[in-house]
Amino acid sequence: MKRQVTMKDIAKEAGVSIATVSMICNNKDKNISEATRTRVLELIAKQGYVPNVMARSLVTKKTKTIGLIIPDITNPFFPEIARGAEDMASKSGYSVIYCNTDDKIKRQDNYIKILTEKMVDGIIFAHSAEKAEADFNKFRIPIVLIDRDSKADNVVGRVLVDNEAASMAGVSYLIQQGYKKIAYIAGSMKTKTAQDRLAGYRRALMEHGMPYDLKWVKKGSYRSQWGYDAIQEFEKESLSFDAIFCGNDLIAIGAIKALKEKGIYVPKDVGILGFDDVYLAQMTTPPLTTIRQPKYEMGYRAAELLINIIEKEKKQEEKKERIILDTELVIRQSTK
Amino acid sequence: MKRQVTMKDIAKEAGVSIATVSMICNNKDKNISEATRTRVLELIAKQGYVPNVMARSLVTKKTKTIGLIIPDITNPFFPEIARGAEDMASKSGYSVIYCNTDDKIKRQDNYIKILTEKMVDGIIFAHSAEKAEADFNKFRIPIVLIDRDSKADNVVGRVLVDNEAASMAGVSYLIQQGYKKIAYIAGSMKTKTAQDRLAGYRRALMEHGMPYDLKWVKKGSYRSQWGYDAIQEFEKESLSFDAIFCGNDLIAIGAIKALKEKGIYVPKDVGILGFDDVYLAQMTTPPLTTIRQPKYEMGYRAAELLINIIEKEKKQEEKKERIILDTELVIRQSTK
DNA sequence: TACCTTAAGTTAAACGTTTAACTATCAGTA
DNA sequence: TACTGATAGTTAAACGTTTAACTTAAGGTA
Repeated sequence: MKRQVTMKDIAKEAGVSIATVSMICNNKDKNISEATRTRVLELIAKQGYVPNVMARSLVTKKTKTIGLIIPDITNPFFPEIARGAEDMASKSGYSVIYCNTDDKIKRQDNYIKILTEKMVDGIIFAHSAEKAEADFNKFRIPIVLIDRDSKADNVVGRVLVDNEAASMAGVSYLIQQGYKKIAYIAGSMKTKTAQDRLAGYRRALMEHGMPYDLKWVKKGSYRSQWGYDAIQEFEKESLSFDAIFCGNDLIAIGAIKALKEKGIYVPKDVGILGFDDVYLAQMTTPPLTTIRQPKYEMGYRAAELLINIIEKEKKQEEKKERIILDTELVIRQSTK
Repeated sequence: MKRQVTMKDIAKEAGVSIATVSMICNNKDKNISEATRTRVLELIAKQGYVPNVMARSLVTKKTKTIGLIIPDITNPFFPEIARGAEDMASKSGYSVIYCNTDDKIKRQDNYIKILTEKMVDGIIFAHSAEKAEADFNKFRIPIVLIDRDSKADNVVGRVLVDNEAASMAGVSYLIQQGYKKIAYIAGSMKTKTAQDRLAGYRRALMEHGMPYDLKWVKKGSYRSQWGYDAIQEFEKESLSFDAIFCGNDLIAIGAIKALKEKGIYVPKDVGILGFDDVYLAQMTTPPLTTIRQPKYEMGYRAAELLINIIEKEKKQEEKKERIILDTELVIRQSTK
């Protein structure tokens, strides 16, 4: 491994001072003659000089890196968000460090510590609910919340979806289609997002004069297996229903599988409504009716918002932007 | 934003030199009395001191960060790899920067440049084939290849699967089950991986005395849509087959969907064999028979290998480890 | 002539660590 | 007594930038 080429080398070779090279690199070349400018630039290219960002960051206190804290990249909802965030970030010259928390507070705390140490310029955060508010105070850097809201006020922005309204619209659609007994298989209830979806389900029922009963609501996790298992639970309790609203598409897919195995047809016997519109929702049998979230855009907008704040360094103004993106009911064949 | 607490602050407060604080932080405290040790440690906790990794890295030339270059985190094959890599990395105190190349050389080159600048300690790389070999020379840091092999010799390790043998085993299984006309819907052929899978398909046919004919091979991309489209192409050419080997599970899922729409039943009329065993392969109808890759383990082992090399700094020894992990034929219901 | 302005730089401190080399004190020992 | 060794530190250079403040020479102006 040969030694890194430094500004010092370039400066010596070009017969100028280090400061001159630095200024040329950073386009602060108002006071540099065209001649030296090109001479230095040529040397830089020839010697393959790359700036040492450690040294730079030490002075500027900017790392051009952001953190992305999510529960689990393995859940198909998140890769698209991540992709959107990364595309935007890299467009602006930022890199992104990924952190999977599995919704475990301990892991989350640990990542917060690490990102602080690595001095990322900001964080995009899909946080786990319990006790999260307190932790945000540890940060001296801007945080943008994504997907999951929280009351925390030391957060500079949010990119969300109106989960309550979206669920309400979805469940209302089920009602309009003539479904009478609509169950809800929820995911983990740890997040505000989950609570909002439940509230939307409830409001839709109420506003259409239908009974809201907790025995029709099952709470679990956002995994296919849970959708599959929840159906068994309903059966044990010999509860009948003609439609199921699912906390996300994975749950819906698991539920469909379980129903199929019992000879119950979707949508003939039971209608199924998902949430998210993940990539494979259109490939299942039947293709899933679901509430689409603009995942890629969420990631993109979150990164955009965060980077704007980082670069504007608007301290006092602290606009606390709250971006609410539109959902869309995508009607396919899992509902009649 | 208040100023960072530095070693200097701690040192002054404790009445010792900066070096002493540094040594205590790094557990090089052979020459430090228990008294000062605890006094300093308490101050560190009280003041909330966090080391500045920029400054540290500037001296040590280690960033405790690795890069992960993959084509697309949105392809469900990669999140598990990523997750494995991240879990291992974080266990060893490393963070990981994600880079999606979309298999575009330009993006790939750009990320290589950025990772070099950010001075990551190493890179895990699922590279895009064309011209890739040349680029590796740009690196001064260790690279381990994952999923996709290459002839490049300035690579310190590889974590792979024997794609040829795996495909051969899979297709042989189809033959044993009595399938006579086996088509192959391949993904992008840009990688060695893809070429090996094709070779395995071919060898299986040959060794069982069956004809190998390119008209039964369609080359496209690793997306569901392509699986769907490929079926239309076969139909246009009025080619008949009784089984299809698919380059990955996404392709298989698209193909099944297309077949279903044409009233062709899987596995009754046509058997389908996938590759990867992504999370949803067990949730499709019918559940997919597929060749399982140990994705999480691949990521984990790659990170482990890389970090070992980074920390051992074994320069001359350069063992160039080549880890070949086992695949497994998972028989579900898409084949008879 | 004396002064001012501008262009084209240079100087040197600062950023916060790590680490090799050095020092000071004291107890033990021959 | 003089030396040795151990203990518990300290000193200062180095890492590679950025940047505010300064310099120097040339040309313009009154």
